[in-house]
Amino acid sequence: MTADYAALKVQQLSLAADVVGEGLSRDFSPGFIAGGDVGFEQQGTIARGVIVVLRWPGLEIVEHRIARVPVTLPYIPGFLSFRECPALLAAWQQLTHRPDLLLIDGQGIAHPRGLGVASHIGVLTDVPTIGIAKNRLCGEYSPLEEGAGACQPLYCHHQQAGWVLRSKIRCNPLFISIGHRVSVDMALFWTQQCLRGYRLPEPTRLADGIASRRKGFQRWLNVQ
DNA sequence: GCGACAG
DNA sequence: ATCTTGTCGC
Repeated sequence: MTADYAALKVQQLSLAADVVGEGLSRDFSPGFIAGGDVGFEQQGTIARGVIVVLRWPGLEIVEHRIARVPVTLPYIPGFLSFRECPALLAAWQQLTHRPDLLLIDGQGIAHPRGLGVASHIGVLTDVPTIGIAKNRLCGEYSPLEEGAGACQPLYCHHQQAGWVLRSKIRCNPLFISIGHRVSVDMALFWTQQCLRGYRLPEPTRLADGIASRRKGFQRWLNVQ
């Protein structure tokens, strides 16, 4: 189960070169927006990939898929995508609806080598993606105000990768970044458009709830 | 050498 | 991520 991290770094740099940091015109009108996240079971030996497809603009769930695949790598900061992409990809290939935008729980290009899980899955599927992380991996930003909506640009390698947004008052901020085929401004705009009173935007909140088997989400665990 | 470090 | 109940604060 040991991995050649030097080789994985080379692979990340190659995939990162394919990331497109622009996209989603001002008149972009999605039919479906999806959320993706990964949970673990069986002592962490099985990855549970979850993708939930919502209809825009109501954000009603129209489909959800769960894929379980064996874990091949341990968790190492900076190499998360190699651990989670297989499960996300398996769930993605089961979808009958084609999302126009995918929000992923994790970093986009706000990553040491510009390839967080959101960017990685974005390049593999060639679909617009946005990284919605609950914690910082890298990058600098100025202190945020207390109120909901407070926002500051997140800089990585002297350039803006995304934003740090306090989506809800009295909650820790979200670390939003370009995943693939979206600009920093559209990444923030669509994340805000998907907020519904919770800290996490609906697509990611639902995928996270199902992937982590939180109370109130078991309903979606069996019925497929 | 020391600290940081998504999920 | 996961193991886990109550509890403090708004």
